Amino acid sequence: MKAKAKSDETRARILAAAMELFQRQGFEETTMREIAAAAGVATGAAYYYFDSKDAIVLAFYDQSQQEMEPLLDAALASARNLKGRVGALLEVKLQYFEPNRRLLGTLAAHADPEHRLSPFSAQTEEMRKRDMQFFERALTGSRIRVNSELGQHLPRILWMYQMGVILFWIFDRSAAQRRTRLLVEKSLGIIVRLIQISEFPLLRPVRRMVVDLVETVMSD
Amino acid sequence: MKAKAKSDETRARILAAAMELFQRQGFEETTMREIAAAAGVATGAAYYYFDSKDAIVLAFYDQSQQEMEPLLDAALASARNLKGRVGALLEVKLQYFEPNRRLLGTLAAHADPEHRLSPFSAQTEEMRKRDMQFFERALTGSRIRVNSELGQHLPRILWMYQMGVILFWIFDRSAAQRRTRLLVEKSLGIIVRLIQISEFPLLRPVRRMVVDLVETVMSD
DNA sequence: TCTAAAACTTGAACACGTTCAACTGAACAT
DNA sequence: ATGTTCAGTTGAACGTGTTCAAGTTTTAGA
Repeated sequence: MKAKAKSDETRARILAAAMELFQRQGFEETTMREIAAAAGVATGAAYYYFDSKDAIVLAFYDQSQQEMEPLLDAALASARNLKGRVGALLEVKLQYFEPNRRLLGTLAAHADPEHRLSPFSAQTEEMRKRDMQFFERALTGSRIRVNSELGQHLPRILWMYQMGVILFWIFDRSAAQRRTRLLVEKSLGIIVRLIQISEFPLLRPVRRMVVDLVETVMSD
Repeated sequence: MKAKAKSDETRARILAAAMELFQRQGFEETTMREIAAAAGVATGAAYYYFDSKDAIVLAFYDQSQQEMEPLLDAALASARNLKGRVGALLEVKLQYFEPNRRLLGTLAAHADPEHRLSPFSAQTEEMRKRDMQFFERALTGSRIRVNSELGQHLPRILWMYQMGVILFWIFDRSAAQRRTRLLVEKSLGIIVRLIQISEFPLLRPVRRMVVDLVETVMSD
């Protein structure tokens, strides 16, 4: 038991040292040798605990997801309508990641699902599933009812929307990322409105086309 | 004039050597030393002509855009309805980039507009503008008329849509990228339909929200 | 307590992208 | 012809992420 704890502690120390250096001087400007030295271990040790420099960022992301779960629970409890619920989820994430906003860009660079560090890869599937459940709860706990086949796809669609917002935010260079806040405010309104009117008879053809599209794209 | 021509020829030789190696053994697996050797110059020479390894890919992309222009002209001449016109533009691009599909992933890795190699950076603005004009022509040459304020934003929206399709295609691992073809077929139908019905009174509020959103996001 | 295996640690070594001071030779003015 | 300039060229050297053979420490079974 001693060893496990010590190993965990070393790993945590390396991760913490890396995050502080990344935050202070940026990802590219920080070397693995610096990280190891700051953590008080040899260069090779960092590679014993992390597959690569990028993998450290993924570990941070993973840790963040766990730490955010109670905050996301609270966010869902704070509002009843869909716009408020999804908006609260997004606000938690943006606030949590704020100190490391630039750092997430290194993850965004891996859109390739083949890449281990991609948010779309098989390795990150577990995280993805858990994350989508919050959007499922955002929907089921709201007053909106979607009876058509569109309903079952909405959690995934909202999750994808979230990924787009975060990507926009990472590269948003406006002061305090105000543009992202505007984007969220306005786009959420559109999405909720679209979901509401999606059951109108007039939009039935479009709705079916969208469902068809989503099912095609998601199929393996 | 002799000197200029010789310089151009050397640059072209390095670019060609790089592209052949990238195609045969992949981007990561090809070293700058190999490229220089294949082009019959010293390693440093490659850096005299190209700022970096990534910059070679951008040069290829730039060259591609120029070579594709007549093909895109022909594509616009091949159809009258919007779906056919935009679909033809996309088909030209996908076919042209087919041999180097994986390579484009290295460009997609730079979503950061701050990065010189990003398709959204200031350095690539000229290319972007020229490209958007094809979508403007796709619209004006079609039978669709959009009278609302939405009209002026449609070329940019279609261009962004194109970027999304190409990104999807780059990482599409289905055989012969069939899923991308399905995505295009189905999503184009949705887009055209949405544009058509966007002038309906019922959708006026949503239309205004979308325009407002686009204007907010595009503002500097 | 002893010992073999497993877990962990080390820092030199490797291959890579990139830089740079030094060199070459063609073009041109005098 | 000679000198001057400068675009073009060179390959060694630098700093980086990463690997690895060799060590050290810890665990666990006898």
